[in-house]
Amino acid sequence: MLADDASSPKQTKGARTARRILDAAEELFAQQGYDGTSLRQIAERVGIKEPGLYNHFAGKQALYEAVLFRALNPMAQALAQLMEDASQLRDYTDLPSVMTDILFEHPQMASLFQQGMQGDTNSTGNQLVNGWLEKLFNQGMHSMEEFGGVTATSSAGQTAQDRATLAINVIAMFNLTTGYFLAQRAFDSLAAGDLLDPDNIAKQKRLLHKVIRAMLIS
Amino acid sequence: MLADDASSPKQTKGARTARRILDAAEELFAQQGYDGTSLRQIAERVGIKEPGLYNHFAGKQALYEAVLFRALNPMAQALAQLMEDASQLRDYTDLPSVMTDILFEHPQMASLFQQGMQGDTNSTGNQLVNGWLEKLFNQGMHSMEEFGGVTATSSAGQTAQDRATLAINVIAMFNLTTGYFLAQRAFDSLAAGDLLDPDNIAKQKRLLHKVIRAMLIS
DNA sequence: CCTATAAATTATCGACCATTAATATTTTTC
DNA sequence: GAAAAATATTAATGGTCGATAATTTATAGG
Repeated sequence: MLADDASSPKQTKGARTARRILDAAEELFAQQGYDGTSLRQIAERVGIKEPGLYNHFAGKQALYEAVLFRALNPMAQALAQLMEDASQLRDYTDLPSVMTDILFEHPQMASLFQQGMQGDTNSTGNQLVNGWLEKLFNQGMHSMEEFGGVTATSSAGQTAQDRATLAINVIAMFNLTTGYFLAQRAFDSLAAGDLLDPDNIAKQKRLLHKVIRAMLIS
Repeated sequence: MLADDASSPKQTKGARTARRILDAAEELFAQQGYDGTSLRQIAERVGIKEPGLYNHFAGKQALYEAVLFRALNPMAQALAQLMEDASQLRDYTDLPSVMTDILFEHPQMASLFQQGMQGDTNSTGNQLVNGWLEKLFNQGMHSMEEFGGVTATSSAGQTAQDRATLAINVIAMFNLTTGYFLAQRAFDSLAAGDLLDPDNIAKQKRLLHKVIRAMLIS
């Protein structure tokens, strides 16, 4: 009643509770996974009864997909922005740093992305995350063909090798960037500090740059 | 009845079904998570009825912990072996490669380790994985103190910085090594190949070495 | 202000869950 | 081979799950 609930008065009441449902669901799905989270739990956190959720989302699966979609949106936008600006391969060096900034604002999203990547092939989460990785991968392939040498000299076998190497690098950077935020408890146990401390974020970014540089040299 | 069930005739019948339960549970827990896996499912895969599980494990939680313990054992042994042999910091360069070999034999274990690292602090899985990481971390701290310079010249603030940096590096290597095996579907989608192909494993190992080398230079 | 619509609640359903008790069967041991 | 112990089965219990229907309450638009 202070300034908590009546904030952002622009949207209608229904849209506001829908957003609050998404917020609660995002946090709980990230912390406990899909099966470990019940609609009762989400409703309780929002402050409504369980069937009230169905006025805003068709069901549990639809809610989960909505959460994933909203969470992945800033990532997709950041990649699209970078692809628009970047003209050469080197410009993609900043992507993990940008991703880290985004994940810093919503650390729990990292868990959702990992869940998506590990989900089965026909699940929405897997398709969303794989689609994002594919965009990045294809851009990398394109840059390599342009920059890396004359395509005519490359045999088909060489191309397959390049594809595999690039895929391994892309996956490694994805795991390195998202995995950092999944290790909060481990980091606290090891270094007795906070992973989200700006000093540590800066250290992680330096590491990401070092790894990218190591990747770019053959 | 062919040569499938009667294999490894040394152990008693009870011990053999217990092992088969562990095998089935490991695979299902890794693929679907703890909450996403039911005891019915495990029992069905083993070929017994659900209550039969209770003759071998006290309950679902106990079974999960037994799976984790058995899976983490080869990792712990590998680390202990390496700590025994290695005399200097450089010798730990091979650890990710050894871990990769172990995970190659049981790729689904990677998922269990990630689940453990992300679990809440008082869960058995989190304690097991954190304990393993702590051993590695402490060895790293010890090596740094021995090798990295005179301890008297290092201020307390410098030590805290070193701790944080080492923790970030250890976590990064863990994520890089285990995360590779969690990306099977993504890799297939990107490179249209098999992550477990020896060529790709070799590529991943080369990447791990490159990253370690990048870490060791300040 | 009044009405049409949106949103939230109560009550309830069938399905599946982990676990237990009682019983039957198999396996080990002497 | 018989007794003892281990292992498996059938049956049932209480609890939680996601989802639906019917109803009441709150909101928005004219």
